[in-house]
Amino acid sequence: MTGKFSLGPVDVEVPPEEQFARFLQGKGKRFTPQRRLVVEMVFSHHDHFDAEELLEHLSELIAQRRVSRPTVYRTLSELVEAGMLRSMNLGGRSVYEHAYGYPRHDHLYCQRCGRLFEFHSERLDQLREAVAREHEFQVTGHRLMITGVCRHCRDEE
Amino acid sequence: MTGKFSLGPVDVEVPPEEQFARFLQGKGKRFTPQRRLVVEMVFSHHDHFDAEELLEHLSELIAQRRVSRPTVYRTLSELVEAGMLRSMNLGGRSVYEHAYGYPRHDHLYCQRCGRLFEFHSERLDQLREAVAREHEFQVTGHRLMITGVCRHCRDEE
DNA sequence: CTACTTGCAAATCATTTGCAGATGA
DNA sequence: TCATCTGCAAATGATTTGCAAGTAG
Repeated sequence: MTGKFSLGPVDVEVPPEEQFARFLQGKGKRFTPQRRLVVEMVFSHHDHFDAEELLEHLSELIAQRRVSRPTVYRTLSELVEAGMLRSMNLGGRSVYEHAYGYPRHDHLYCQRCGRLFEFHSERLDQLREAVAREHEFQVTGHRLMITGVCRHCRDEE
Repeated sequence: MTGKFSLGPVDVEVPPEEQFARFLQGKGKRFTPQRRLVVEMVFSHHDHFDAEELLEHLSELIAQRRVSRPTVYRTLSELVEAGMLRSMNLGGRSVYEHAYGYPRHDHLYCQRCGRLFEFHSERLDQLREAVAREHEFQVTGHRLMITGVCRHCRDEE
């Protein structure tokens, strides 16, 4: 729990638990201890996380029998639905990252070590719009993944 | 089989079967009737194809017991390895497209009808290089998918 | 001959679902 | 009260693998 919260009228950041609770309420759903656990776990580290990290943490929870695997999956879907997580697909498994309180970004994927690096590009937004206009497409989002080898891995050779 | 082949010294296009046969040979593998069937099927329509199309065709082959499912999967992997197909992941299943004799492109994905549309952008190539340089990343490829609703689907409302 | 292949059936692996009992508003 | 949840075990669905029998060079 490292979130920064201010009480000013402008920069109030709603903590994830609260945000999620509201979302659930709006759907007539409950904010149960299990869902709370998953949200806390997921938003306890502020870096973006990949499948391995996530599953590691989650399996701890599962091992402790504090939440079951199906509930974890269900809650992750709800978090995506709530717009608090974004999911992508890497090698057949789902990878999640915070979509909440984080700037939009895309990824560099190192095929050697599997690490993900973030970047943001204004030009990409422009490009996206240009392409959409040309194809009369109503854009809702995009996903760009640049694959290659990171500096770290190249140094190791 | 609609490929255009010329005998001129410059513009000779090697047919897919031949291309694949060479690749296999170089690996000490055989160009079997089953592999030939899959290649012919896969390269018989020149548009790019999505999972549904592909599986439809393949299931015919499988139903006729001309090739088994495992062999289809194995051959598709080999075609990717040979650089003749490119694969991406859409909703948990693999989607293939020609990487052979086709210009590089990216996709617009209509989340309503599931159709894929191609586009190419020079600016994206430049952007890719710029990002890579900045992160000292050695690029091997990228994948951009713009999601939204196509004109066709919007018209239908 | 001998290594490479195939098809079958069974195994994986991530994810989902049916359902009976538990629980929060 | 009572609809919403949870966990379990089993189902799914795509893809992979072990293995014995078939086949190309």
